Amino acid sequence: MRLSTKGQYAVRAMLVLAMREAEAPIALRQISELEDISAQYLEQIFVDLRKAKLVEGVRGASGGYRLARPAEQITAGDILRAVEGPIAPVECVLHGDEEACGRAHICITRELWKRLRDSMSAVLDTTTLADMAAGRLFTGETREV
Amino acid sequence: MRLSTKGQYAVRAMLVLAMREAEAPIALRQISELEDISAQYLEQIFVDLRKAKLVEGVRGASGGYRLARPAEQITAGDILRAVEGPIAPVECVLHGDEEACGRAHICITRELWKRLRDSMSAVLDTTTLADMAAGRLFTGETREV
DNA sequence: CATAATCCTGAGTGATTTGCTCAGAATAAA
DNA sequence: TTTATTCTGAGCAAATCACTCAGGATTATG
Repeated sequence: MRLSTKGQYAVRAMLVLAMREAEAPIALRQISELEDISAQYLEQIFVDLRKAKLVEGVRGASGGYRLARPAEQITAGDILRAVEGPIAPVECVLHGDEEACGRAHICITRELWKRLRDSMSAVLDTTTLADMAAGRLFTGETREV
Repeated sequence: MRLSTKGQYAVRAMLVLAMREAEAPIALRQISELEDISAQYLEQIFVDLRKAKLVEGVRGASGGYRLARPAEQITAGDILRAVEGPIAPVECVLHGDEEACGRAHICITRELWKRLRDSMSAVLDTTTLADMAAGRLFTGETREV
């Protein structure tokens, strides 16, 4: 029931971008040094982030990455889904309400996993990069849904 | 961010015991057939459940397993912790409030993981086997804390 | 224009975890 | 005494994780 390092790194990297928003793009190398994460591993992570349209890459010398939209509009859930896939504790509660389990009609536990999934989403989808950058998590005033 | 099959199987197996509580012990073989889970794998899982004092084994012919305490007093969290270890999305929020991360004092994301952990625990620790067996998850009347 | 700094792409790899199986001893009811 | 069960410990193939390696594409800067 652990998040991979990929997911953790992704959030930390995005936070670096969020804290320097609106300035020039930040090179991956800088993020790597600031957060002490392998640059080559970070590159892989940014592939996913870019595909999910959460960041934009700027090529060439003095290029780098910047957020594709304001930090207020990017949640932890967006980031984790981009690099780790759907947020679901078990496969059978992956898609909206449909599943491929076979025993779903008799499966009592499925309701538990749905609840778990929903409570996880509730936290991740209401916490934005802006919330984190502003230290708003410590006071409890995160965005409402 | 997925639960292992071990965790899922454990909850399902415990639910079988919960639904037949107070009768004779149930053989692992029966659980295996009812839930379509490999008997040998189940044996491994019951090692953990027994160590955590959630079930009692009764040896010999016509032996089996039974819950070590009433189904009202066993939560999904108890079961998952028994077979999967602590419920924590990342290592750095494992122990009560102490950690071994090094960068914890400067780590903004840690607060997010704490929130995530707490929301997961909130669901898992308030859902008992009795709740599930009674279908109480569908109506919303689970145990309060 | 040349060069250097960056993003971008795709493949490869050792270690760990997962999801089991296999073999057999210990115990107790029938 | 036989048979049904729990219990114990080892082993193993496949998948996943957490990276590394090698090199091409693009563009600012000197």
